[in-house]
Amino acid sequence: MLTTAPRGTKDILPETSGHWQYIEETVYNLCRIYGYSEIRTPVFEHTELFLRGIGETTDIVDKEMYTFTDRGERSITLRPENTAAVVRAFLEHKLYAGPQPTKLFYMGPMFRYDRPQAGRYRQFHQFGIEAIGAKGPAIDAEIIVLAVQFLRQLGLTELKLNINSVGCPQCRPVYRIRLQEFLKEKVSSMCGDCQSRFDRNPMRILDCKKEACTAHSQGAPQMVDCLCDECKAHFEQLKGLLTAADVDYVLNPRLVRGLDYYTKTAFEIQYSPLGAQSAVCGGGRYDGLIQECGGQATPGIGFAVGLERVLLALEKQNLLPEAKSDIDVFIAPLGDNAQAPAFRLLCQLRQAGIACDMDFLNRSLKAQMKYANKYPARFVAIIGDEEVKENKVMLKNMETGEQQLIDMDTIQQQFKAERKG
RNA sequence: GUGGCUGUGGUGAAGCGGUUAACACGGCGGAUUGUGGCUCCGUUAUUCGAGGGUUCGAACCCCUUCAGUCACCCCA
Repeated sequence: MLTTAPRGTKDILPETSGHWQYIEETVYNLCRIYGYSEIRTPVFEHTELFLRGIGETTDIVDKEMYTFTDRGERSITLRPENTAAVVRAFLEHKLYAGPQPTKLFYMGPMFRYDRPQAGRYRQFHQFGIEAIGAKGPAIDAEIIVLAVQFLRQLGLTELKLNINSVGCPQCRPVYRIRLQEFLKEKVSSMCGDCQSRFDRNPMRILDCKKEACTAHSQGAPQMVDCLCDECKAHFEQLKGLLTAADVDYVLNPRLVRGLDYYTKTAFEIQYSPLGAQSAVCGGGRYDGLIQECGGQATPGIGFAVGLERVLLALEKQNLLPEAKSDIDVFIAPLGDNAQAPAFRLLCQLRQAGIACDMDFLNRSLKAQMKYANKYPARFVAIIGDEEVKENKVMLKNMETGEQQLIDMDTIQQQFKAERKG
């Protein structure tokens, strides 16, 4: 226990931290191009925020939150997702007073008490976008295009974009009733989950993967066919924009996102080679959320990308950059007399922006050479008694094996010349 | 939260009731602290995820627990 990370968490070790940096750079770059600015909110929030923001009947709130009471008797929850927190910050700092829409992105750890599985962890990382203050379908299209470009830019193929519209408070209740009518007689022969869904959230029945249930829900009325005029127009325009942007999509009437706050547009990007946890990105519109959180009625839309899943996908397609830890010079001091001059040289070179390192274990030259070779170091600067006496350095090119004795004071220039040549 | 499979060194693994836990890779050291990448040599698990039990005796059998993994649920 003492030497084991908690269940569902992972250390990101030097060998893979480069992969994360690569993804993070891609995110920063893309968001800049699209006009989104970074927001960093706390990793924990008041529990009520998530209860209200995500919805009390959702699985996330129901069974997956890391909630605890702090020393001031406050109920605190580690964020299971970040939309609610961004909305909170938007209201708290009156971001609505600035130029609209407010276009934000975030990246960081999220926490859900799930049973770990391939592509699912208790602490995982998301990159997400929130565009607040625009109600038209163009912004929907923008963020979907951004998500697609992000994944494509990393080199992923075999991506499938599913889209749907889940309606609004006008048309959804109407649809809900129609759906219940249709399912009424069939519920009894469906799975237990679906039976309880019937009252709580009948739309989820359409999402059930059990064969029996899928069969029964065949031919059920679909949300897309029951949209009110406004929602319908919105959805049609969105599809047109995606087509204009050359983004392929699949209309998936069964796509229902798990969070209560979604309205109109819902989408998900799948990378099926991942197996069961194949959704790498999920998002949608949340036109009621900001009001729900105490603000003025303000439309919003966003998505979240699961970074671990993206990493798994990149691994599968062999798209991860190789880690480079090479240095320009390795300094090899021999004996006590060489320590100070060697250290001095190390500091000088580093100040000049040259990547270098030295032996800290008092090893034999042979051992130091081996180490430098593995590093790998392009040059080794050997400093023994003779060199110290004459204020020189034996600089060896590890690739060619050539070496020459040069002045300690001119090593910088010498080295830079060697480096170019 | 439910179910299946798994758990031996840094890694990949052999051993499946009987004296010192095979082998390979890696790590470190060495072949007279002045020279690497090849070679050779040495060294690297008082111990088999943890705890308890059965037994004269357990890494091997039983129980519990923890963890990993896959799937369900759900989601990123």
